[in-house]
Amino acid sequence: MSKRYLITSALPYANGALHLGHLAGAYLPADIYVRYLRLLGKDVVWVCGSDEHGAAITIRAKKEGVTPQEIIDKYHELNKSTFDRLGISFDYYHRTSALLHHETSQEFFLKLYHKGGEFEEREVEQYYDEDFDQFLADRYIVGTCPKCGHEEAYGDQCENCGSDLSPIELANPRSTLSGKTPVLKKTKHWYFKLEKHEPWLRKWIEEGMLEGAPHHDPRAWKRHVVGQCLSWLDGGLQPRAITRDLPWGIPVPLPEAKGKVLYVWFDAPIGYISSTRQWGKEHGKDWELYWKDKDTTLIHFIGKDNIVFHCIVFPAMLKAHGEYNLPVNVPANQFLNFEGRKFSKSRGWGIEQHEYLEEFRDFPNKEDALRYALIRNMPENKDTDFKWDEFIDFHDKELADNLGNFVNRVVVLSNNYFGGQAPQSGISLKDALAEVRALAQALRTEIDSFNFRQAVLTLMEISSWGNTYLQDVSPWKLHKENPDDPAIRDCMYVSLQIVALLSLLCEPFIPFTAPKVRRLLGLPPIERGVLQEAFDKLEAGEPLLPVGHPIGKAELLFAKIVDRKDDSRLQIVNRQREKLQQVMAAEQPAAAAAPAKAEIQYDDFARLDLRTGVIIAAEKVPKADKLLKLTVGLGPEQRTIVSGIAQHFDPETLPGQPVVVVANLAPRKLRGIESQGMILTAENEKGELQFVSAPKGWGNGLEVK
RNA sequence: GGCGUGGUAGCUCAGCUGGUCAGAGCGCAUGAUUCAUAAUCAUGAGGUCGGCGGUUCAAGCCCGCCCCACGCUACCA
Repeated sequence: MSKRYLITSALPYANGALHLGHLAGAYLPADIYVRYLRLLGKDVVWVCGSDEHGAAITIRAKKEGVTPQEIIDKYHELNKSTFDRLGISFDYYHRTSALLHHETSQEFFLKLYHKGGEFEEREVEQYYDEDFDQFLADRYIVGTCPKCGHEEAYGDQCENCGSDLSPIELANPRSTLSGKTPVLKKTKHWYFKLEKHEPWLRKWIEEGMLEGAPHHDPRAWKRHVVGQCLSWLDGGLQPRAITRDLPWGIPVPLPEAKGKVLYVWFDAPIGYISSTRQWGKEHGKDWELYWKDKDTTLIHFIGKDNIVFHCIVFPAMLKAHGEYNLPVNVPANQFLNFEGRKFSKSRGWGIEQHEYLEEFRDFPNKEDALRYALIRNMPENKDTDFKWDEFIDFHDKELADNLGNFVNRVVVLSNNYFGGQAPQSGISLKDALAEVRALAQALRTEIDSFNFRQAVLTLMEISSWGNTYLQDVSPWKLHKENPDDPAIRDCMYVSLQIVALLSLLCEPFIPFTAPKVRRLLGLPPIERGVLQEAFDKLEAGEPLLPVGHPIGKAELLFAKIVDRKDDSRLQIVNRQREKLQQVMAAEQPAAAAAPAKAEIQYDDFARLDLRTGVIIAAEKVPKADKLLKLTVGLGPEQRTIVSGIAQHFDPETLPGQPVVVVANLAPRKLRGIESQGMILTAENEKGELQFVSAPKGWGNGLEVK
């Protein structure tokens, strides 16, 4: 058993709010795990924080006419307080703009730099803005995409066609700072030689071996995590740039690196370290024990988009540094979808965490209702779907009908029969609670192996066991026969023990409800280590709630959503469903006016030679999913045109299809076939294509103007 | 096309290194019950474990091929 634990959750990027998928992916599971460890009295620290560097933040600031600092302050505060309100119980929520983080990152960089062999320097040509006197990050350059002609393509990527670009490829490059044409200048950057770490990384991930000794059980890692890592390793690792020419970020601590900062991906994971340092500073603890001591277990909670980073890149950095522990597990979750689609802020699909809290402000137990629904559907091994229907079912049928109702029955019966005291009983708890103990034990194992969905079901099994038990004994029947029947006292005594156990076991999952159950039972608030004590008592056959212990008055834990006497809660949920209806309704009229391209002159248009044509033959291009090789008749002439429409049309149906062709487009080879033109199509909002053409039989090779 | 992960009862999903692994929850049907939030409990309904081959005494679980979904990636002149 490990002496102490260090848990991390992915640092949220401080330029936006987080939605329910984020919560279910990296924060809620970690919260369950950490709360559970605390209940067991383990020495555990859970760190997180805002990731506040990177070009995206400066660009956003520029667009909104504010400083980057204002952006990160806004979202740091928003995310931090939202987490807090949802009961996400970080030990420390730091931020990477903090001085301590800058120092930590620079120290880390220098350690690798002075060690030698980890970095390489490369001279590259990069665009430079002479007005602003600085090199331009890829994102600071826009220009015409060489692939699709989109005029607002970024230096690293064209958002129109999705191509990955290098700034050098752009036609008409412009600086987003000055708007002027940048000049190419030489600049130097440092690269982390990731590839040299490949051999040990493979052994570490595949076999769990590190430096010849067992480090972790590779079978305990999720399959998709190992799979993706090995896939990456098979693809061969490349050196990764770790510096940028940017004014926003952590300065590279070398005299020759003026104006350069650490690339955000390098400094962000070090944020875990600096967050721990800051925590140690404020709590008088030695942070290094948590990162460097062999008896510390390090676990990263992340979403699947971060797998490679946390399983390959960051471990390589830590190993290169030499003093740090490597993660024992990286239980990455897959993605949560929302009512059948991906979360999409721009399309209004989904709900953000702070929005939920706002919309559900009048919903009792809103935090636990949400947490429970997310846990039950947590994307542990594959993408899952959040649905309001299920939200209602989980809440009403499991939290209210099963758990809440059981607690209520026990409290009410205790009050009715014994005046609100735990009754006298000589029953052997060891025997009576044998099955409950086994379930509790199973729950432990499930949390230990990061199976939170199963764990919460096991929790429900315990209260379900209690319901069945009550039904079997039926103390209300016995009471009619003989109110002094000792079986009644035994039954209620045992039931009270189960509720007491539930008050602890449920805390990691529904921490807002647990204290209420404690109060109902007249038990003290939950403290670190109480679950371990409870387990010990159970093993010894001792009560968690002794004879004569005063019980509080009954109170409902969960007010059902579907309730014939009060539909206020249902209305709150229904408003969310209506919102989705509206979003879908708004999509129908395809309203979106085409995003206007820049104005052109008639001459620009006249340079196009557009012709009518007809498809004579069509076949799939081998080894390409999207490409069709078309033979198109343009009057007397025949052309070969390769077009990316294979996913929209069956080649067999195409011969005879009239089309319009850009006839004077420069030829280009695609998958080894020369394409001599381009077919025009129109795409609707669903992404479906239709050909643009004159009516069938109108004629081929005719000019279109 | 390459790589990764999935394809198990109407729905949502568990099934670890092959032999009580054919399961859970919801839904459905019938019955019991009233302490409780129209809650609870019992019983049942038979899914060829994506398809086809193969290895094995024995295969959802191993191998090969194929189909489908999702993700990453290449190709949408």
